[in-house]
Amino acid sequence: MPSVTVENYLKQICLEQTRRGGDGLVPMGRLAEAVGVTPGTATTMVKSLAEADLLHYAPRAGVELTPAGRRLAHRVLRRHRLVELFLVEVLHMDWAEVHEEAEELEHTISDKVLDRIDELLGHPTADPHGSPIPRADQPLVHDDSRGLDTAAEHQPLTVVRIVDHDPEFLRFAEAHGLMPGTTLRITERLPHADAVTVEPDGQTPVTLGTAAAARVLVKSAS
Amino acid sequence: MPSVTVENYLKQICLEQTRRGGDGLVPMGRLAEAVGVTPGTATTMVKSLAEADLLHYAPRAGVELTPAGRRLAHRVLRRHRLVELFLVEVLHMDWAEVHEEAEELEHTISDKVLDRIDELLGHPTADPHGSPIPRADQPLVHDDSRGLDTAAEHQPLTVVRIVDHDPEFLRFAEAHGLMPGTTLRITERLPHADAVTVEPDGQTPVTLGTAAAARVLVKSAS
DNA sequence: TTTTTTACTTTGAATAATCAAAATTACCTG
DNA sequence: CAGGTAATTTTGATTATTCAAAGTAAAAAA
Repeated sequence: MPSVTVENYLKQICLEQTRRGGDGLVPMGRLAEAVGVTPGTATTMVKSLAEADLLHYAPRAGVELTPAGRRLAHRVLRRHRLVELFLVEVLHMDWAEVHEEAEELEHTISDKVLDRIDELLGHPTADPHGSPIPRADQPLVHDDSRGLDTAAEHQPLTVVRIVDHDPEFLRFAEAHGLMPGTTLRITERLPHADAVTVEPDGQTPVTLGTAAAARVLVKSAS
Repeated sequence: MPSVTVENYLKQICLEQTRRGGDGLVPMGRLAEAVGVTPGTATTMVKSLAEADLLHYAPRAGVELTPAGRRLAHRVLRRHRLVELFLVEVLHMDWAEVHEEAEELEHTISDKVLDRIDELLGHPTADPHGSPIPRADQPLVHDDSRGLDTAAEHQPLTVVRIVDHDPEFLRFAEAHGLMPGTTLRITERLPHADAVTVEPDGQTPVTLGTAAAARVLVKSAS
């Protein structure tokens, strides 16, 4: 079985790869930062992962997962997200802090325990922040969501996902009703101010900077 | 925070120490076997734990925990046992297999999650096998239980604990009603055959060898 | 008491993961 | 294209944990 370290490298590459639309290599700098090691360490590790055929390594260009690597990464992501949901739904923990907890547990939960959790939760398809839960055999469909920074104005939109794990941000989002499932409208876009104002159903309007807005994914409310 | 390895050494010393009645040193051989390393490795590790003041090391005699070491060991044991109970009670997992699961989770469950579990279970005092769950501040009272190998005959006895984690044995015990809470009587003791026969309430009598009998702790049913 | 056995410790070496700092390469900029 | 900057790789070392095998001490047997 892969070590915790290996699982973390693969997970971060997978996350980074989807973050940049699935195509192209993940540069070493990004990876090193995501994993929290110095660039030199990442290089060393990546070479041994390439050796094990878990990723392709193009020196000075970057890395991308092989099918085997992606399979492992998805397993980790699945554990992480199921655990998150479990902590919220069953142990009633705070939306904003379950990410950190899951960071540890994702490496030690056995398949048996995970299956129980999956069953108990009714085979959910998304975690508390709206991130999809990969299933054993991989689909992982790309949805048609976009960030609040680029979504259409004045139309009813549904929040599908928050792509940020900072507890501060999550608490802020929660306080303003910006959680998966919320319906809202963009009332104003201020390009020069680098901001958008949104009005969640039954809530006071909020204005977000583009960077924050991009982390709130929405789709048109159907 | 102590590493998983350190936690395991401390846990095993603590278990071994109570197993031998709380007094005297745990010999290195026992420890090495319990932790699953070669004797040389245990010696090295123990020296560094002594350095950190987690145990006292008497070369060629053995080790015993310092108060600091015992505190850490109890924390691990608490996590282990609460997790076991949680797996049985909430996730409805098999009595016989939760030990192995808890062996991993005991090192990664945070205090926050543990507190939720503790609350959800109503601050339990024993795990599914009857082992006491240490509380933050340490008591851990010695009960007056004894093994079936030495308990009084023909009197109503209550099973308080099974001191064995082998799934095979646990399944056997379960099949014969030998679980914490069961009332039974010793109907016959056969010293020469190295065996005892017990009759659990409403079950067929079973005969156990002394070694197995010693792992079933009972107290007189009050 | 001498010998033998058993338990334990030491030694030398390996693996996984890491870092700091030096060396290299690729990319821009003028 | 020359020069500089930023990203990346190399190198040399460190820490934690482990093992196998050789050495040593203490306990048991003779």
